Amino acid sequence: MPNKIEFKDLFTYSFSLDCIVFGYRDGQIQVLLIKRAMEPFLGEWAIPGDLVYPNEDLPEAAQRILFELTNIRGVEMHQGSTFGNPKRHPQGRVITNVFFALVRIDDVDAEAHSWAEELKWTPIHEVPKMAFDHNEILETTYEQLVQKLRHQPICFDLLPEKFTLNEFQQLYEYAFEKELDKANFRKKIKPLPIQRLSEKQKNVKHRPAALYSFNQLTYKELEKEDLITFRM
Amino acid sequence: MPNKIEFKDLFTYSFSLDCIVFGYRDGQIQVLLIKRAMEPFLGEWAIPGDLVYPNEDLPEAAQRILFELTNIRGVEMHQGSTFGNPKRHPQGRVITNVFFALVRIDDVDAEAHSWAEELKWTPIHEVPKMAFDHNEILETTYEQLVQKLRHQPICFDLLPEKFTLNEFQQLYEYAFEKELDKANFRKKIKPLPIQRLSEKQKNVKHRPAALYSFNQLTYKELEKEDLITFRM
DNA sequence: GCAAAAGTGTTTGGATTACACCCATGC
DNA sequence: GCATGGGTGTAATCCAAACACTTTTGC
Repeated sequence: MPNKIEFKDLFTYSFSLDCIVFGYRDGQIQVLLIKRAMEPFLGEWAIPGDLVYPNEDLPEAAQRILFELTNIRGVEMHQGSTFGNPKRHPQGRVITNVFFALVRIDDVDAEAHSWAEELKWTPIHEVPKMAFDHNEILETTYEQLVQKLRHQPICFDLLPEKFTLNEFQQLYEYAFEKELDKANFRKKIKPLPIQRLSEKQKNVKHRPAALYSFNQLTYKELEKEDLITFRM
Repeated sequence: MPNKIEFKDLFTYSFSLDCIVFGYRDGQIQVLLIKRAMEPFLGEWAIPGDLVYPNEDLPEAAQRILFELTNIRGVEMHQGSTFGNPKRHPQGRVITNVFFALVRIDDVDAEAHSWAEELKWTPIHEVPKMAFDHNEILETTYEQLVQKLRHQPICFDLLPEKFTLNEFQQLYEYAFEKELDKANFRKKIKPLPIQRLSEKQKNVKHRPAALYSFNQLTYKELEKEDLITFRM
């Protein structure tokens, strides 16, 4: 590579964020995709993403972009990897950084806005061929999510506010692709601040399970004092 | 933020990589810094880094940049976080991505090249005020390094080829800021593929310790078969 | 009563901890 | 011999896996 490239000629790149939203429904981890109403890759499925504005920092740009395309706002976003293959975007040098969020699918009202023509939740193992290098990006990020689930109890962002211990266990079984023993699972999660509610499951044709909820505040405090070393 | 920004006007950014090299010497984790012989921040200490060329992918740019500035080549680099505060670079919008490496300080011959006027290894806890947002960048990346040490046996990239079990233990004690029991530490590392050599420590005024080396190949195979669940 | 899933207790073996003790070398 | 770390063994404890068993509901 030549030394001849002038400093100013290196200011010809663009930078985008791809916002991957993970949810959990029907026993599967799902991801929110948009159908592009814009060239390039018009009509194809893609991860919601867009260019960062000149005076935006990355976390705020992630919030804006996600909101503009999907109407989702105010969810915590985690930074993921950065992808910069020079051929990844047909219209120029666009480097992209992933931000991903975990949401309760039933609690967010996702709607296609801006140049997103359509939205759909897709099980992570049934994702179609997507625009750009979005399949690779999603794969890498899903692996990061699974690793994060192993060490931080962020699974509660995916579960409904009130959940049964079985739903909880099934989420882990799905993410780690491994069956777990019911009794042992319950012993393992003992240190987590989840509270049993008086409410019970309804409309099931067997003994209804107790509902539980997660106490985020208590968790943050226990975490501060290093009382939790959670590992699934 | 207005919708008026034209697509082409968003191609005015630049993109750099910062290459953080960690080493281990004198019982401390150290980091390689350069003194800048170039504006901005002329004469100040910084993490080695530079702009990515138009048709370079990120991993190859990381190798080039590290080599150009420090003469270090061919070391494995791990991707870190991306920093994009719009005010982080005084000369324009430069977004930067970290790549970090773990090396054996005594095995690499680091030399200041290009616009690096001087190099120095600095203990991670004695890093001076640096150019740009490099202090923040380093801090974030060091935390990532420590996390990685906890789950992957990459500590062997830091240790000399032949090491004593005590050196090994001290590296962990330093990284996790926690004293460990000698006997228990040795039981814990049993599953790792390290081999005792016939050679012994020299020039010590006590009983010389046996030297060990790490077998990377065996490790990769054990890892493939999921036989290692290493956690310090 | 039966099916189906909720929910709990027990046993066992392996890991983790704390701690004590012996060993090899230089001086 | 003694100071200095190297190196190992043991008992108590905790934890995880495997598995069996009881409970509660709908039908």
